[in-house]
Amino acid sequence: MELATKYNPADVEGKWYQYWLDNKLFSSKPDDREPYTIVIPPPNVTGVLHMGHVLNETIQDILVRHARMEGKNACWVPGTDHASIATEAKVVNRLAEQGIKKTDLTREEFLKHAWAWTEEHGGIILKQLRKLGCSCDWDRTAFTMDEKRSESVIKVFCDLYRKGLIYRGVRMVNWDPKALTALSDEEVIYKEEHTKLYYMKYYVESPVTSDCIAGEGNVVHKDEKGYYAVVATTRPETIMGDVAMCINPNDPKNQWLKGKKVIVPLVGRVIPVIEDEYVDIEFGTGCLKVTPAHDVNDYMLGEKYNLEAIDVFNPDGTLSEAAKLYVGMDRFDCRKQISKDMVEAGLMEKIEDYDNKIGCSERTGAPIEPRLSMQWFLKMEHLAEIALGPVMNDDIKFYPAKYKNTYRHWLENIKDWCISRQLWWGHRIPAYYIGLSPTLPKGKGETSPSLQDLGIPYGAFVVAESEEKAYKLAVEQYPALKTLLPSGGDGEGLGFILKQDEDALDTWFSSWLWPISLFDGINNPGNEEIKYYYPTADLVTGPDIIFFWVARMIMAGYEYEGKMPFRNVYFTGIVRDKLGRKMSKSLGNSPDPLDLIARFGADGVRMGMMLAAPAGNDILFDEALCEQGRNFCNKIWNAFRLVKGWEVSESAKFPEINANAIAWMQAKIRETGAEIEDSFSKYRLSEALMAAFKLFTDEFSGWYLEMIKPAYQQPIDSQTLKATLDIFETLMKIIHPFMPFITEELFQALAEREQGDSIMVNPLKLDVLNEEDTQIISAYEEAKQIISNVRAVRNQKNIAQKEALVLEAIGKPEGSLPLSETIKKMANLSAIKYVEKKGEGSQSFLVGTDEYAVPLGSLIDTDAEAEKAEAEIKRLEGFMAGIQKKLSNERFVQNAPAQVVELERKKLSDAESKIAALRETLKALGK
RNA sequence: GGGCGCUUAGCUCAGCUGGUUCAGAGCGUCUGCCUUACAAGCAGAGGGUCGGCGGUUCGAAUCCGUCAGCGCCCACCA
Repeated sequence: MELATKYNPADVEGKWYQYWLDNKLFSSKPDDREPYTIVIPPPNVTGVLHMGHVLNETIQDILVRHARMEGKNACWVPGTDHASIATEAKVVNRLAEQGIKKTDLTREEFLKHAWAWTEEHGGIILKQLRKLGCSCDWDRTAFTMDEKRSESVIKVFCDLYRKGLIYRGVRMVNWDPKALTALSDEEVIYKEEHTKLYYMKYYVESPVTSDCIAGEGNVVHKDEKGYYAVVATTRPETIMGDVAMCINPNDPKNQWLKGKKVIVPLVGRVIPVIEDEYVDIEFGTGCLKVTPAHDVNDYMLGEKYNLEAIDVFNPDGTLSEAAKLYVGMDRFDCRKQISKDMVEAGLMEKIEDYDNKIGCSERTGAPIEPRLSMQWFLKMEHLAEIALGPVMNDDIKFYPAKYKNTYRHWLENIKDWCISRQLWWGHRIPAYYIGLSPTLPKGKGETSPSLQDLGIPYGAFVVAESEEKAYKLAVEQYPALKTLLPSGGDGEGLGFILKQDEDALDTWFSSWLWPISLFDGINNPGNEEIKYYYPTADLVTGPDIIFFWVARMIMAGYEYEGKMPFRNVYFTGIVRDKLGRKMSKSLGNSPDPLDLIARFGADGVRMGMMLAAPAGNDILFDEALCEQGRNFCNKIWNAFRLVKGWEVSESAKFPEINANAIAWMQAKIRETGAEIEDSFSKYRLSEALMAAFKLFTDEFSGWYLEMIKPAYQQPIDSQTLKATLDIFETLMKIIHPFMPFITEELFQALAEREQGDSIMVNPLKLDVLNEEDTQIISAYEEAKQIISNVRAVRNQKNIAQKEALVLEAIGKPEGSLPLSETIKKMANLSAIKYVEKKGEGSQSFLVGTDEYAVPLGSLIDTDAEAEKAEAEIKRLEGFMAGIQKKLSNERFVQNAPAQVVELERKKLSDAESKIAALRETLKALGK
């Protein structure tokens, strides 16, 4: 059958992926082999594949396939993340399109919609991963909100609560007014913005005597309406929440304000001036307005000085009733309005431009509102402590290691983790509040007892894995509740009710268990799978989630398994376009991975991505790299066409050229194989790929195949063919982790295979490079240089390849040139002559210190040759002078290692002999 | 404001503990080839005083200091 001159990935990829699936080649079960485990960083369940995934998943697949080729029991567990805030936002948006408001729905109704959405869009991304060739064990596909994972989350929550690590309380949290939920500190990103700094007048209500303004350094403001202080703020809309003004007691400018009371502009409230060294004397006027409900620092001041917190905002960021003014207006509209009103009322001293950093929600982008609210927190001190050591002492290795610093800094300054979210899509917090049932039987008296009567504090709750357990626990904890039980009743007709907390848990509270929960290690501790697959081998993820995810998995790993969750963490860079811009929808600079796969093939795209991806650096992605990947596929394909097209002849001789070439190629494979292994061990995958690429393109296609290629339409001997097929197969195995499809295709085509056989289950075993190999390789390096030089002469002189030339080996014993037959074939030489002196009209070149020449007859340009030789002599003389200077330096000879000095001496003598040869050449040229 | 990292060929990057695998690779560029596997190819060539300055050393792309430019992370300055 004629094979097309171009490789067509579309014919191949779907076929082999299905074959792998049909034969369960990705599936893993615990056995005697060494395990190699990767858990996928679960993409958002409703997400679609983007270039960041392509990078990340390609790396993981390369690692997994590489481990499989080493004969390990490779297991790559796929799954998706429920991504509570992102998914809920999407569902809310979709409902809005249908004219449905979330607030009109019950929790159950909303969740029905959310699950419908999840089922509709969920798993699309996993299907797309198959197009990339990802060798995940799909039977293990998990979801952070499936049954097992949910059970694990709840169990861990209860456990941490019992350990006293989870608590509930009113704290200042990062509030997302768009998503209407609290966020953790990590979910806030700060953005540079040009804003204004408003200088507002706070008139002094207390009498101002000449005594108090007399002090030196006082900066006093006064206008027709009286004395006033100036407060600079970026947020005038919060003045309705002002409860104090604060100055630094050491600020000479504001000494006169000590002990005074001032009037909040527009609002008219009289507030005290308090003193605290927290205030920066240099900033603004040194007067700070204190709004404990709307600023973290003000909150701290409020606590310290026992100030009231007036919350002037509704959860959605509009002004609340408590503000009294501008009620219902959006906070940013209010800012504009209030600024205008103050200017008109003469209460604004001035407005300046100001560059500020605004905290925004990572998910919705909405500016964060610091807000006091009741939330659940996880104490981090203990967890941080157990997670720091293993990374710092390299039990868990980070690639690149620079992230160790980042990691340490975070853990050493860790704050408690706000784990509750005011969302419905997620794991509902298993806390149950105790209330009284409306059907409560009457107590002893006329009226029903209240909780307080029973000695149960308002808001009392229990934390338990299920409602049933919660009921039992409630009775245990508050025996008074027993009196509410009908006599003899066991759980029936209970006189009190439990109401589950409305909040859901932060998504990361489930993700942090991922490496454990995937093997059911929380619910079923010590089971066979967790014992076999845990700790996992490598984690591949972006540095942007080092705190969100990586650090917390390490915490959970040690807390619940007593062991690291993974041995190595490979941090990828960010995929950017070739101009270095982040890929984004709005810029439209992000190619669709599936489109790229259609155009270049999955193998081509994988190679393109990996060529651009040195570890730890950002990836400047360029489609041209995928072209290079596609071209490499063609190269492999055509090499295969050549080999496959040969007629084999049993009677043909096994030429010595071929025997040598085979030995060399095998040595070269061992050499490169070792390099590739070394690169893998350092996670330098782009270097490993490059080495494999060069091995195939340059050494195998460019040199080896050309050496053993029979003359046109001549058959090949069976020994050479067999060796070549073996070599080809080995090369396919080396390349397979990077380019799984074409390598499987050709592995199958190179020989008859049994049904179910695959390159994946034929591990690659290479011998160690030995002394003999090294010698063969260097002999070939020299031969290649001679050949290249002859080719260069052809190029310069425009001599066709077909025209055979003669090579003169100058000053060498007869027949001493190794690989002479190979050289003759590759350089198209009719003969190699061993001569004392190079012939007239021969153009010479040097390989090492050996001189060779090619007779050119009339084609030789003696002047040009002489000029070249003279220039080279000059260069060498300069070179020698440098070395001689070095060698005449006593301190060098004394201090430098003998080896180095010896090397310099050799350089010198080599240069000398080269010069001698060149002078011979000049003489021969008659110069 | 604190911390970390980067600067080597036109582009993207390797160069580990200072000395022949020290100035490299791929791509791009240039020249010549439709050579009987592959023009998505083959053969060959050119291209960098290793960001600037100073120091340590017999010797520095490599170690130290400093300046400049770029990037990232963290931080409550309203």
